[in-house]
Amino acid sequence: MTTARARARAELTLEIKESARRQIAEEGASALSLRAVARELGMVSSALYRYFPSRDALLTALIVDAFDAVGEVAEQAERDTPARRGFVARWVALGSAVRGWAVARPHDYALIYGSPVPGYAAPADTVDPAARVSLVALRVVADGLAAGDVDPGGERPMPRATHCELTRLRDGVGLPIPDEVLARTLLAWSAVLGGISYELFGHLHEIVADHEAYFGHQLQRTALLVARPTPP
Amino acid sequence: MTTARARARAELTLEIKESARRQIAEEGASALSLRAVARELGMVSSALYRYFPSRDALLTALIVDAFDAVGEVAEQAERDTPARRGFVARWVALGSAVRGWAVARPHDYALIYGSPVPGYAAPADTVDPAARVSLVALRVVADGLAAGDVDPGGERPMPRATHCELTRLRDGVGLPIPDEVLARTLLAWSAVLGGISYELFGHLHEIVADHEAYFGHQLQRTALLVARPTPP
DNA sequence: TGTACATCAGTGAACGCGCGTTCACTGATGTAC
DNA sequence: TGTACATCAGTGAACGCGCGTTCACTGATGTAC
Repeated sequence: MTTARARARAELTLEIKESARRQIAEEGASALSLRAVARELGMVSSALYRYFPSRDALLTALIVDAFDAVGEVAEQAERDTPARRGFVARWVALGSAVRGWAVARPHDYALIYGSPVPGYAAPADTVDPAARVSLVALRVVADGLAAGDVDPGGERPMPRATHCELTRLRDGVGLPIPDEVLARTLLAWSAVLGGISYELFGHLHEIVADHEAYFGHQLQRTALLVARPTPP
Repeated sequence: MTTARARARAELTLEIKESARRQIAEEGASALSLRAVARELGMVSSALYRYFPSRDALLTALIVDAFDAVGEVAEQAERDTPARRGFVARWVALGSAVRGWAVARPHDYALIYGSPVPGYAAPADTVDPAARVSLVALRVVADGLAAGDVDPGGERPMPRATHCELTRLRDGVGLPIPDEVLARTLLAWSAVLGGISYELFGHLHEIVADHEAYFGHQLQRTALLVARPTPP
């Protein structure tokens, strides 16, 4: 029931986004130019307005795609490493998968985890796709808790405000993860993304050469931040 | 011995950088425009070339200034919280100081810790100022080790490449911090900066409202990652 | 199956804008004797 | 202290460039009868 016209439209929409991604990879998000995209596709710049109503709309589409792509990668890792493999293995699989994606598409990573594109305000459509990847992390922890792989203890005093926010988060995602574990998980996940950003944005340039080995080692440590301590 | 001309030059150089910083704060680093700076100062755009040979040179100056500013803030915190206050207090003071600076000057933070400015390659002049703040963190840890506040143990197997890199780092900074502690320190510091980036770049937008409380709590946790465990 | 009409993709010119950088110049500030 | 010259800050015009977006248009593709 899809007409030739509809198929052509879908295809060209993809090509436009691909070209835009290529451009972002070369010059950065703020340099994304509709005219350059049109040029690459051999069209006239005004033709793009049949596909995206503005430059910002195209940027939003790219951001949503990037969030979806990393979310997909994370969910794939979750499926490929089932709960019986244990919490640490799953967390490491998740972190490696996300880093793998980020290293393969650094500009998509920068688009969603780098500094915000100036003059661009992310619309509400980006919220749900943005949450996918963190949801996977939380599910992995919840499974680990259920299996007894995750350390539920070590409770520390916590500001009331933080406690309220964690409660809201827990209710929002519907996973029974206590404050203490939630806080440790968020810290560990910040360290994972912080490590990826550090690598991709060049801050480890002078220190680390074998990023894969370094990240793998540190990722293990983040897992142990959350996991139940193993008896020596 | 400074002539009126030299004083005027120094002053205008500062004004140019200030105006540029203001502009970056409004539109982002990639939108920094010499013409707009000149306009704000009531000069003709070509006049700026008496002060900076190119747009990139101005950007480099801003980056060096930002690194120096955060380095200064970190060193101030180090001085204000002497070693006798203990490792955890010093680490927390350092982290809070850096976050305080970042929150006060988010665009300077983004300039140095955000995604790189497209088309701009940081010259070698930025390397030394960039290292200042991490050096403070390492000194605080080294002092903590000497005082017995820092946990030297818990050694974990580590890739050979990572071991070599840590050795090089240790020799470079000249502080006797063993591999295990160095790795924990870098992880903790990644988490600190990751947390700041998370906050400033809007990824905690939907979750955390009281950033100060949340960050403070998590900062404490990063300190304990490095510190010697206290007997319960 | 064929025709009349509606839909839509893509064109090309134009609008008004801003950018970094160069260059020959004027006139003020500094320096050496 | 005064003069001649060198240095340097700032001017204004120009170069060549790219940008997002609008608009009236042509001609192909789809749809309803």
